[in-house]
This record gives sequence, structure tokens and C-alpha cells, in this order.
Amino acid sequence: MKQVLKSRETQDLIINTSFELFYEKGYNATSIPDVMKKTSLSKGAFYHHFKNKHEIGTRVIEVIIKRRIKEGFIDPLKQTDKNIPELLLDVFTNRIKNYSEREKALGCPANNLIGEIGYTEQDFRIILKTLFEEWRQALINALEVGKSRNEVKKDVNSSAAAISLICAFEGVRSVRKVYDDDVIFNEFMESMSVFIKNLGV
Amino acid sequence: MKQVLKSRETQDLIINTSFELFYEKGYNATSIPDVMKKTSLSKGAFYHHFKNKHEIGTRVIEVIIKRRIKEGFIDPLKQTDKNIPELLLDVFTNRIKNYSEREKALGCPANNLIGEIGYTEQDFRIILKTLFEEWRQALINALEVGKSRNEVKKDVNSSAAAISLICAFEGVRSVRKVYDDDVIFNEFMESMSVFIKNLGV
DNA sequence: AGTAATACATTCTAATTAGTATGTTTAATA
DNA sequence: TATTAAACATACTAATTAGAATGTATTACT
Repeated sequence: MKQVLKSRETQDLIINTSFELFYEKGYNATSIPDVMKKTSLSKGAFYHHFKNKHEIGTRVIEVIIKRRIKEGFIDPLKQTDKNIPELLLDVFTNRIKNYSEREKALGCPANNLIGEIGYTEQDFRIILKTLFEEWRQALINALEVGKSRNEVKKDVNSSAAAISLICAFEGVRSVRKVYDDDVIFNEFMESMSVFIKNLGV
Repeated sequence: MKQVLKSRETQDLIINTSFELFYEKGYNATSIPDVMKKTSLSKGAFYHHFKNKHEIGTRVIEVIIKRRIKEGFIDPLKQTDKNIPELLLDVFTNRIKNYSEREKALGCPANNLIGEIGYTEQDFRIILKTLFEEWRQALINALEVGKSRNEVKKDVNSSAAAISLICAFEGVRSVRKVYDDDVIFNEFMESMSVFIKNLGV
């Protein structure tokens, strides 16, 4: 097999496996031997491709977590031909409805990582900030389009509403982890729906 | 010094120190030696008073985290002589305004712990669930009192609104960790205020 | 074809960890 | 006051960890 391809494949395997373990056990509770045991590769393979644990942490955020949020939350917001309040409702509630039991129980990978960030690991914070900022801008843009088409009230503070939507969503995924119960999601969606309708004209 | 008093004092010191380190570095990233170095006591002292790390984890949640949420969020909700929407606004926004830089940067201790919970550590989850449920009930009760006094719309789903308030609050403390910026809190409070006002008649 | 570089595997070290076993001192009790 | 038990401290073990050093097979290059 071609070297560049093989190398790429191995790196992807390590990144994906790391993500799975970070998601299941947390970043700090996952060791490099843990990861490499699951890949059936050796420790040598890891340190050939990555400098240290911190580097795989950043790679996981940059590659996997970023992709998940982009595909799941940011890209769908670009369908600005749709009615904006309806689009928002759809993005935030349908996403929740389609979560697997595993995703419900384990919460949001990005949010879990944030929970683990203290004064150390500021690098992770910076990358996540950029990602959240992109998400926030996509929401602001959608709301502004909505205003211009008279689908969203003119007096809505788009930036504030955008932050609130993100916070509420991240919050419910945390709280749902504690409850381990679909009632939480259902009641949250009801309130979310009221909140979004109140943004509309 | 009396033995029971001395013992109690030492346990409190270990619990408080553990909380501080769990809060700053996270539960998994904090070791027992870390804690005991900070108390200036020995490892022997720790294992004389506690069975293992898991036990100090549960004690920290039961004693410190529970007290913080009770005093900061649940007890204030019992002033049901006040106008309910105003009370809610006060509890949720004033709390945020008074956070220290440290508390802003480190987020909510309960939420951080939730982030670290995976399939393992289900014990932590159960204790936190009871606490959140108490919080939720206090909110539901306040909203129901508000309805009975015609301060809150009759068609508000109290349970759903309660969950949303909790989720939004936990969410903003997560997101604020990422942003490291007061703008987030200010905009969140604006949206929170709109949401709460929409609950009122 | 011969040399070099890459992709790993194996082996090692040094540090850190949870937890135990065994002291020693201080306070309680009979 | 003698005995006991509690509150620690010290010293240990065994496992796990991050990461380095070194070896080997495979691919790339000249």
C-alpha cells in the first residue's frame, strides 16, 4: 500500500478511536494505551504520528467535533430559503429526536470537553471558541435574514437570541445526562418551541 | 482537642480541598496525593477517613455542590411573597452578575462533573439527579404560585419552563467557559429576561 | 539494485498513581 | 493510671502512565 495513504489511514484510525474513548470515558480518564489497545496498533505507532496526548486532543476537536457541529448545526442553518423560525425549530428539535440512546446518555462531546477544561488546556478552549463563534454567526445570519423577510420580529436581538439557543441546547444535553430520561428532552423541546415562536412575527 | 471535633475538622478540610481541586482541574485530573499535599496532611490521614477516591467524590457532591445549589438557587425561590417573574429574573440574573472571575472562567462545578461522567461513575449521576430534581420542583412550585396569583400565564407549562431555565443556565455557564468573555453573560441575560417576561401575564 | 526514509513494533525508564501495612502519637475510657 | 482506640504519619507495593530509545519491515527514491 502507498505510504501516504497508509499513514493517513492509521492517523484517522487513531483519531476516530480517540474520539470514541474520549466521548465514553472523558479525555482525562482515557490513556494512550487505552486508545492503542482499541486500535490493535502499538504505542510506537501513536508516537510516530503524534507528539503527545495533547496533540491528539486538539486533532480530535479540530477534525471530529468540528465536523459534527458543522454538519449537524451550522450547515443546516444555511437553508435560508426556508421560513426562519421553522428552520430553527427544525434544526434544534429534529436533531434531538434523532439522537441514539448512546448519544443521549453521553451528552454533547464538545460540552463534555468544556467541562473538563480548567485553567490548563487553554488550547482546547481556543479551538472550541472559534467553532462556537462560527455556529453563533450562522444563527445570527439566519435571524437577520428572517428579519429582512419579516419572519422574525425586528426588535429581536439576534446575537442574544443566538447565544441563548446555543446555551439552551448545550444545557439540555448536560441535564439530560443527569436525568437519563426522555421526559427532559420532550419538555425542553416544548419550551424551545415557545421561545422560537416568540421570535417570529 | 476533642477527638470527634478533630476528626470532623480534618474531614471538612479534605472535602473542601478536594472540591477546590476538582473545580480547578477536574475530578479525573485530580489525584489523592494532589489533595493531601494541599491540606499538608498525609496520605494515611486520607485513607483513615475515606475509603477511596470515589467516596470523596460523592461526599464533595453531597456536601459542597448540594449546598451551593441549595443556597444559591433553591432557597431563594422560596420567597414566594415576591412577584414570581421578578423573582425568577432576580435569581437567575443577579446570581450571574455576582460571579467572580474565577467562577466565570471555571463554570458550574456540578455541570463540570456531569461532563466527566461517562458510563462509569453512575453514582455521581444519581446524586446529581436528586439535586436537580429538587431544583426543578422549586421552580415548578414558584411558577404555580405565580399562576395562582395571575402573575404567570395559565397556559405556561411549568415543568417545561422549569427545565428550560435550568438548562439555559447550565448551558450559559458552559459556553461562557469557552468564550472567556462577559459579552456572553450580558447577551444571555437579555434573552433570559425576554423569556421570563414572556412567562408573565 | 542499492540506499534512504517511513511506518510501525518492542523494550525500556522514570514518574505517578491508588491503595495497604505498619508504625507512632494523642485522646478516651475503665 | 493502665489499656484501648482513634488520628494520623511513614514506608511500601503493584499497577499504570507518558514518553523515549531502539529495532525491523516495508515503501520510496536515485
